[in-house]
Amino acid sequence: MVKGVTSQKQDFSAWYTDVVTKAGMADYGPVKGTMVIKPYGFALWDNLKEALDKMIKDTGHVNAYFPLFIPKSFLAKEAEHVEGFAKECAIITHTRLRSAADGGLEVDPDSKLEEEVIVRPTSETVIWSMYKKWIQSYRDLPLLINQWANVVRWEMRTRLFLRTTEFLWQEGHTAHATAEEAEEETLKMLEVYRTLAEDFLAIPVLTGKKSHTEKFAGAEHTYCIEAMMGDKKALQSGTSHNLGQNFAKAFDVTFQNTDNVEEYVYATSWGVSTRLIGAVILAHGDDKGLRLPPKVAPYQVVIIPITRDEESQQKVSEFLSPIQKNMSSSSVRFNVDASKNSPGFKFNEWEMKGVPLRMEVGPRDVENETVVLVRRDTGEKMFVPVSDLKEKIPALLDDIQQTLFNQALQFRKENTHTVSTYDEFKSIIGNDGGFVRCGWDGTVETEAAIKEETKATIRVIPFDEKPAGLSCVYTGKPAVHEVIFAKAY
RNA sequence: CGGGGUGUAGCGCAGCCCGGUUAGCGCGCGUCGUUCGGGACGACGAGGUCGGAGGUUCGAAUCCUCUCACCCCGACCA
Repeated sequence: MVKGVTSQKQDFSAWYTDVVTKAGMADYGPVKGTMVIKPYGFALWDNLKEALDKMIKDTGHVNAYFPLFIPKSFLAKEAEHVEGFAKECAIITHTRLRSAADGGLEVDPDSKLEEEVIVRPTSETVIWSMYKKWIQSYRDLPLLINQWANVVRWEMRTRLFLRTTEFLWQEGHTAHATAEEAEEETLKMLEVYRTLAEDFLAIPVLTGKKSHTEKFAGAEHTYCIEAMMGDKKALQSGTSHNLGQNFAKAFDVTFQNTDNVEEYVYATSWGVSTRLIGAVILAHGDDKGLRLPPKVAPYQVVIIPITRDEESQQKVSEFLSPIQKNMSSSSVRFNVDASKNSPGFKFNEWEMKGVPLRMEVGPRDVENETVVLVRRDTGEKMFVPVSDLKEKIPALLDDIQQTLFNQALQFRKENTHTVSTYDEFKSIIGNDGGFVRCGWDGTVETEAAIKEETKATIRVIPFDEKPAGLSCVYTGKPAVHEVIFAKAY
């Protein structure tokens, strides 16, 4: 029995909130919809960020930073883009406060801005206003820039990590000489995201294209990685957009090609956010709390000394000293919990926090020159000779990483159903939930009707679709695409 | 923006219907001691403008009016 945490079965959504707060990942901020990422949650983000940043740089991109504030007029330059974001923008209208009669503060009306400023919901517009200045010739291309930043989207309903008013992310913005090159870039970065999700976060993802309805406002088309969470709902975990010449035209960004002809450049943008932390929690967590993949876990091993008195404390600590040195030198991230809490309390606490491997060390272990290792993913308990630790710990961490991935993959397989009739479709979505794979006639109308009737949306048109010979699950017409439907976060 | 709910100690709540000593309980927190291989125990202790503003009353956490905030569920979104 886990104290203070709703079971997944009882209420998955309450479970999520309980775990996020009890594990010390995040807390609510004072302004509605805002969140504080606490040190333990931020450590996970740091590890994720480090891995992704390396991949972004290895694929030829450089980091830069663009301003938080954007002239309001910029947003309107790309027609579709405005539609997408206008409804959720924070706007700066004044720049000063003054003392009010009641002793508080009020907006100083004299400080009203000539042109109002918006807080970026995404940075395409500022970045393209700058790219106009920076790009003249084909020699300036490709321009491959990424930024790590915060963005603000004033959402109605928010949830820790999954949808907050302000969130952290990385947004890449690239400019290319040809449409082919832009498309190649879009797919390349999607592949980076797939690697991040699968190899680091141990979350299997479906890759493919978004339907027109679901694509990014302002993009020609959007690719995505889509994952199944523990409640069988889908979570869009990363997107990569081919923006075509939409922003180049909106911001008049042209270059001279080798034939001395002026052309609009081709653009891409791609991003993943702190939502991925939510994905890790939702994909791997169980009733005991988090289960973190070793590659991004803040601590890979937690050591719990078990002692009776000062003498045993002394002995255990001496016993542990070379073990710790060893782990440090092999770059294992570990933490010794020497707090006054009881061992049982610590076991539960660190299970809640999802540490992949627990090491218990007590007087008996000191006698036997062994330690007790317990896996968070399977609960397996092992008595391991100290001399084996140097090899055993990295091997176990690798195995836990792999096991988490396999479990999630297995779960997705079990809950993905290929259907050919709308009755089957409704029965799956309405009862057990999960991913439904079926034919779609490609029309916005059908997509909308299904959403209206079942709440399920097209999550992705997978790259491995085989629409030939299929008929639309809703209209019975020949299918244009084979798609994945699911209820989504 | 619609529907629902909650504001009383750091957290979770009781008290409110039916106004009346010094506002209570659990957890947590502090000191000391005993404990320590699956959420230990005892003793003592600290901690409150009862979300805010008005009003009714001899007297308001409790009744009335207004207001603010947050959470959950729907429509929109990474």
